[in-house]
Amino acid sequence: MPELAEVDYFRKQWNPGLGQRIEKVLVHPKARIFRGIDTKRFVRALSGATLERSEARGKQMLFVAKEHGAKTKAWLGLHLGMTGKLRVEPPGFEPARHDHLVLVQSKRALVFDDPRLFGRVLFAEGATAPAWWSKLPPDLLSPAFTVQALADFLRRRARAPIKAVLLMQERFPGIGNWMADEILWRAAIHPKQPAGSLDTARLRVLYREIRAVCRNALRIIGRDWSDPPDSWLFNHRWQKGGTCPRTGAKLQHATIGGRTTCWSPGRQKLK
DNA sequence: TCCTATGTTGTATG
DNA sequence: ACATACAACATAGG
Repeated sequence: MPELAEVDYFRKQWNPGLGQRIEKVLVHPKARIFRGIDTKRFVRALSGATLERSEARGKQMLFVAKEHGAKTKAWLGLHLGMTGKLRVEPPGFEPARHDHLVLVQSKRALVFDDPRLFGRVLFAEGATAPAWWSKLPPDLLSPAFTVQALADFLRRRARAPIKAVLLMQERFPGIGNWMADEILWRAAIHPKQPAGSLDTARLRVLYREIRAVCRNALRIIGRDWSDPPDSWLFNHRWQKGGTCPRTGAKLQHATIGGRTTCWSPGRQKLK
């Protein structure tokens, strides 16, 4: 499910637990989401700590916890993969099969569930944020993401289809399959268009639409999981016989960059 | 039974 | 070393 805006929506689901102590940590220690981390140490570090704050960057989330009087903090990174979710349950809650991580507090339980297990937990202890957090690429809505940065990246990926390039998190953190299609549809660029073949004018349009889709998705989906309006491709792309909300043409589908891709044939042409 | 799924990563190839 | 393509991961639902 989760791309930029959905991730921020799920992050906020744990807001009621901020400023509150973690009494107990329940894990399915062998679940794939814990690959590469020491779950015993992880549980020990978070137990008794107070959840201070959270942030989202692209598809990655950070939760910071600190034990009263301690010098170091516990840094909890969460990635939702394809099917991860964050939710809140009552404190006596019994984890079910897919509830792999539960932070139990006195008044609620914060639950991370992920049936397909493509998600991931990251963890570190220390006084400052770990590299896996501080080295993340700049947010697409920040001043550090410039037309020049976009142009440079596309030039290095010149022969790859633009759809595949937009999915690369090292430059487009938070963009996923539906956002990439939405951006290219708005920018009137064919998803198979080689990334290095866009002229300056089309590059500027692409830049503008990347930012617009991020901003609008956060405003609509990120705020309260509202449905985007029917003027977006979003509400048509998965429908059988779906049509373009701008041209009325039947939408086309193909696998591009390894992912199911949807576009409006009259509007998005190879050039 | 077979196909699909809003994601990443390891590996092979050029 | 870098760019590109694709199978693999695990589960549920149509």
